[in-house]
Amino acid sequence: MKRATIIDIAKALGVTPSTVSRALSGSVRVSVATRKKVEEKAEELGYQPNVMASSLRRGKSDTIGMLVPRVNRHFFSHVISAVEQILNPAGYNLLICQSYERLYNEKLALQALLKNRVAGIIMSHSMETGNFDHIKSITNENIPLIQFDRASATVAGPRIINDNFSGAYMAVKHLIKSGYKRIAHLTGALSVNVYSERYRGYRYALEEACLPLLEEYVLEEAITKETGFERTRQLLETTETDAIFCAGDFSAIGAIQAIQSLGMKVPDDIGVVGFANEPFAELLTPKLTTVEQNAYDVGNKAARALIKIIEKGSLITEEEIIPVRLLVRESSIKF
Amino acid sequence: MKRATIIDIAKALGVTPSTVSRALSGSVRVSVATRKKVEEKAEELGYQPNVMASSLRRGKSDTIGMLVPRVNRHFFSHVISAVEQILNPAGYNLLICQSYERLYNEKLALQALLKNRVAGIIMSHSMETGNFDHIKSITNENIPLIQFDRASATVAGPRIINDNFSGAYMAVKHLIKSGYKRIAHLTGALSVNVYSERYRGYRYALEEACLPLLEEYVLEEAITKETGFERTRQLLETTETDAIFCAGDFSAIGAIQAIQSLGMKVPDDIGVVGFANEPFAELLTPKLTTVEQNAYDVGNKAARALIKIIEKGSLITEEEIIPVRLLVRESSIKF
DNA sequence: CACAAAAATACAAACGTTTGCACAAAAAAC
DNA sequence: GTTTTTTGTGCAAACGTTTGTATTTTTGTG
Repeated sequence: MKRATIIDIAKALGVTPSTVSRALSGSVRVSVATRKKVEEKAEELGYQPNVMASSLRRGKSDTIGMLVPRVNRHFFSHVISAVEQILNPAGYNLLICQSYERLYNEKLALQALLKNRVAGIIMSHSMETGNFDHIKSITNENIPLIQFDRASATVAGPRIINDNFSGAYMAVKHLIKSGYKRIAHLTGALSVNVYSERYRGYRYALEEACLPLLEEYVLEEAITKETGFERTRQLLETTETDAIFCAGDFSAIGAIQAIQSLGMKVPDDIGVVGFANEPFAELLTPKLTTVEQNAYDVGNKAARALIKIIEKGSLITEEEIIPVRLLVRESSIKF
Repeated sequence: MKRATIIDIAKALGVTPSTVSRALSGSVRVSVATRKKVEEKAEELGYQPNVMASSLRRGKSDTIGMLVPRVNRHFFSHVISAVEQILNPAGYNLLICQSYERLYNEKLALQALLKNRVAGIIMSHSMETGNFDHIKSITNENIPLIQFDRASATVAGPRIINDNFSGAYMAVKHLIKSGYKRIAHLTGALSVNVYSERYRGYRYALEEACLPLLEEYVLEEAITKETGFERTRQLLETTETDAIFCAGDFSAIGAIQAIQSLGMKVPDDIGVVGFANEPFAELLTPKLTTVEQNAYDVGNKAARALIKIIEKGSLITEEEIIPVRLLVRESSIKF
């Protein structure tokens, strides 16, 4: 009970496989009558084209590789969803891999995508990825590559990136406007473009307001709830911080809990702003002021850029900055 | 500048492609010397096997299809992650599709997976899916199929399901123990196994405690924050409800907000329990009592079951129930 | 050293498509 | 009624592997 092939259809109809192939692919070089017959027979036999044979013959596949640090992160899963929403109607399928934030896995995943002869790759780097030599295997093979969110200018091809700088700048400026003056910054590894850009926005806002940039106010390795909590306690015990700009909402939760654990109040004693607008942000008490990233737009743009490259050859834009939005809520407004 | 094939390696070494193939696949029928030479040459040429050619020849692929309603849902994205974590080291890749809760898309996605000759499918049905005839195209082709979470006993093959009944039973029993007596239930379409089972658990707990099952206390189509809000207001205005068991955490948020909007307090006036333990549940005020599902376990078991079927032929277990845990927090404890 | 057995390699077909080219039949032009 | 053009099919090769069988080479035995 094997699966039907075009050969089966051909035999049943007394024509050749080539005719069947042409009929099914909508070629003009086949009569209306045979086309109809072929289509009916295909339906009758439950024919499903074998994409492997097709891809092998055509020398390309309709599969797109997607590589993200983790699929179960709010931002990434939404980007994936958006990408899928564009790619699927266009006839592409999505092969998804995770790096789990490890460079080793990232390399492995790229190998796997290469082996699968994907028509293109949409990826966001792991936190560990500082060197981008392993990407060369992709560009060498002439596989279109789109980077998003965590991206390096070292790598050729389009980059779809959130406006981290402006987001951070707006966030800190807002804190300053609210009357906070000694603003700390919890962030991740500054080797990652995302965090370095947010840091840059933070510095810029401080400079603009003629506030001093104090080294002890900037704490790396603080992106989880736990590390956010620890760093914040440490911060409050050794400095006179009156506000914290967190490079992520998770560390913001930790910060808020640390503040409250020391008997202080958000936003009255310490103001807090996060980044990413995780679903829980507006459900916290106090509601968390944060920077909203448009994951949908990022995925959308990335998918469209890729399709353009694949179908129309190379394209122009190198870097596309997706605007972000500051959502002012309760955690940053002194009463 | 084409990609290297085994033929290139063969030519460079003066052997035949078959020898190269056997050398690379670790066959015993090849000398240590040639194997080493082949491996070196492969490395030198940057050879990557063409999985399409391989799959075509072998008549099977190492790609697993995964079909979920949406990837950007906490539960599903975690299941995907768990599945990937098992499947990847085992040499499989994941082709991911979404149904967006629509039957039409579910059918389309299954077609796509069939065309890609996936080695197996792991899926969870859309909300609309009441009839499972379209699954026959899968089982007819003898493709191993694992259902998880939203699953039907009509379909042959393993089902990995959360213990929705017990979860609901524990939740409602807990509410009763806390002193609540007029317990309402917000739920989704009862045609979906997940919701019908939770409803069954709810009824069972009430019966056990000799509490009446009132029709007006059970409200369908209440799974989002918005519908949860509306249904709850309606409920509180027309009945004497003193607790609500929500079949999801999102409707629980809506319920809490509705309760508070009417000037009542959770848990003092009305107790609330959710389902799923979304990340925000413990961050709400009051912290939401809810039922924790083990997405990791579900994905893990599903992936392992699939591998077992693929590699060792059919297997025994038809339905595997993954235990859930009641997380008692603040929203359900009268002071 | 001859001969059998074992080991290593070669040969060739197959997987299911696609596609350039050839060819026949029908239609159009003269 | 012949020639040219158009239209519809067929033929066969190719895509890069894998694998059963045949063949060669090596090793071992008497």
